[in-house]
Amino acid sequence: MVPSNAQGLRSTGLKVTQPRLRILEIFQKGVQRHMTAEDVYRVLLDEQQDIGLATVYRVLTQFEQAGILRRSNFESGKSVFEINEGTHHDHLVCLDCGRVVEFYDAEIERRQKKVATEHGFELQEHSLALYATCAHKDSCPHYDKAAHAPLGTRAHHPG
Amino acid sequence: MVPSNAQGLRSTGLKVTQPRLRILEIFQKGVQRHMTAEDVYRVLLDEQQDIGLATVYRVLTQFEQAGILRRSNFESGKSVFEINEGTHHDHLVCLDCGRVVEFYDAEIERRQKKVATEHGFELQEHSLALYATCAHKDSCPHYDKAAHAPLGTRAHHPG
DNA sequence: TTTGGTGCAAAGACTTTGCAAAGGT
DNA sequence: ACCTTTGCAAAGTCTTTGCACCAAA
Repeated sequence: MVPSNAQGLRSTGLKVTQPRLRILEIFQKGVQRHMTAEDVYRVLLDEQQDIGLATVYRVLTQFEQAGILRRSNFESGKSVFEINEGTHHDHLVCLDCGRVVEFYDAEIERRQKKVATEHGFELQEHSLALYATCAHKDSCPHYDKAAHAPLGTRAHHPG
Repeated sequence: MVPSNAQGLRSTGLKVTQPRLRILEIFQKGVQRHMTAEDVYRVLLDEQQDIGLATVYRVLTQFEQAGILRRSNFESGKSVFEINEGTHHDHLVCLDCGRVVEFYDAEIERRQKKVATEHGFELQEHSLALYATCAHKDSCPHYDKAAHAPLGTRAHHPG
């Protein structure tokens, strides 16, 4: 049997509170896999939940520390959170529509470790994000959504 | 013959001003290859240069757009700039002392492109940073520098 | 009850911007 | 002289924190 969210929270030492349950549910519902604090806050507002933005930030950070969520920073200046399923992956971000694709490449992982070792280091973690455009914009089902800027309004492009 | 900085600036359409020349020199001198806006500002202060922090930010951004500098964001929340020598590389950041090592791995580059292509994208750019610790702290000549205090005393730690 | 969590507003860190004065060509 | 750039301070964006009140255990 799958443990309830309440149980899951308790096991991390966090008290089971409304804000924490609601926020966890939002991520589990999977409406949007990658969300900023503000994305979460907006959903809560829509749900008429009386939860402050500061609490959202606090809970997201706690969830990250508890291993429930994973934080990524891309180049947007905002932190993006997603459910941590234990399986590591990196991200490919579409510059046209903001869509985020997850990928895992064993060879890349291997080479990263090798690079660190060769330089006398012990690899602890890494952050890899690919920024790309749709190769076939005409047929891209997401391309039109560009105007709605799903992942962040700011056109703060990398590099 | 190597073009002067003044010529270089002119060729980008930027006027040749004291702040721009000074900042360009700082990067060329190579005292510190990777610098934040504040790092640059601190050097200018040391040099008794009367250049405002806002100007530093503006110039760094202009230089980035002109292709003179490259910006990286790592996970620090601050932008880090370095001279853009045209040769692409990624970064390995030491979690102990903050040292930044540059590396280039053709295979990683290749796989990144492949990943994007396989997902129907055209890779535009990427950001890859490895975070590692010294494998041999005792013999690491940089380890003691751990207390690398920037400028502003951002002494804010959780209670 | 006791401990920790929450909301709000204010503060903090980094960066950008408005505007009048100064500077480059 | 013209138009850009600068310095300063104020504003902006994302995030954290102080504190009084509230809720979970």
